[in-house]
Order: sequence, then C-alpha cells, then structure tokens
Amino acid sequence: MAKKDSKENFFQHVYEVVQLIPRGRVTSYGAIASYLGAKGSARMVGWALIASHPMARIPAHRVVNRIGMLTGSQHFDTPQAMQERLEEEGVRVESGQVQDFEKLFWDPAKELL
DNA sequence: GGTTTGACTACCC
DNA sequence: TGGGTAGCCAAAC
Repeated sequence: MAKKDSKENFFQHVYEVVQLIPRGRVTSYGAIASYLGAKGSARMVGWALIASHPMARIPAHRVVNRIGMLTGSQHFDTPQAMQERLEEEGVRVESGQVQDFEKLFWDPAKELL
C-alpha cells in the first residue's frame, strides 16, 4: 500500500500552501511547485487549483504566474473576480497584472522555511 | 489507450 | 531582444 500518496500529497500540499499565503500577498505556480519538490511542474499547481475551485475556499486569486499576471482569472466565476479580490486585499492590479509583484511576492520556500 | 490541452517555466536560436 | 520550442504531469476526449 501507500503507493498512491505521492500525487494526492502534491495536490493537498498545493491547497495547504495556497491557504498559507498571507492576505495581501501573492505567489507563483513555480514557487509552489518548487517548494513541493515538483520543480518544473508548475502546470500541476495550476491544475490543482482548478480542482480546488469547487473544493475548500482556496485563495487561488493569490496565485499568479511568475510575472504577476492573472492568467487564471478566466477560471473564476467572473474574469474580474480575481483582480477585484486582490485589490480588496490591498494588492494593486492593473490590466490583469499585479503591481509591485516583487514586493508582494510570497515565497513559501523562504517564508515557511 | 494514444492524442491534445492546460491557471507554467526555462532554455534555445 | 524576443519569439519559438521543449519539458513537466495529469485529466479530458
């Protein structure tokens, strides 16, 4: 037994890390993937977030690509829900892109060290 | 069960 | 400098 926990853990870890993102902060798919040891599998993080959508309330809006662009906004109930939610938390977003992304960037590998 | 796609990233030319 | 391609792994068709 215990032969299928790897994948499940990966998804669960994604949800856990995303929920740990502080309010008003953002991170990238690659950062989460790298933190989980799945470096290079950033797509899996995105896939996990899609699966997480109908699941627990995951602040998926705090996860953007490496340049701070809200590429996943189309997957929300409304394309602008992601941006509004971020702005509501104090994150400046313009044209679907996070402003001061470097400052707001939250790296689990460092913050959760 | 092979092919295509996808909320990405990095490398190559 | 920048566009294109490859690598990643899982789900949908």
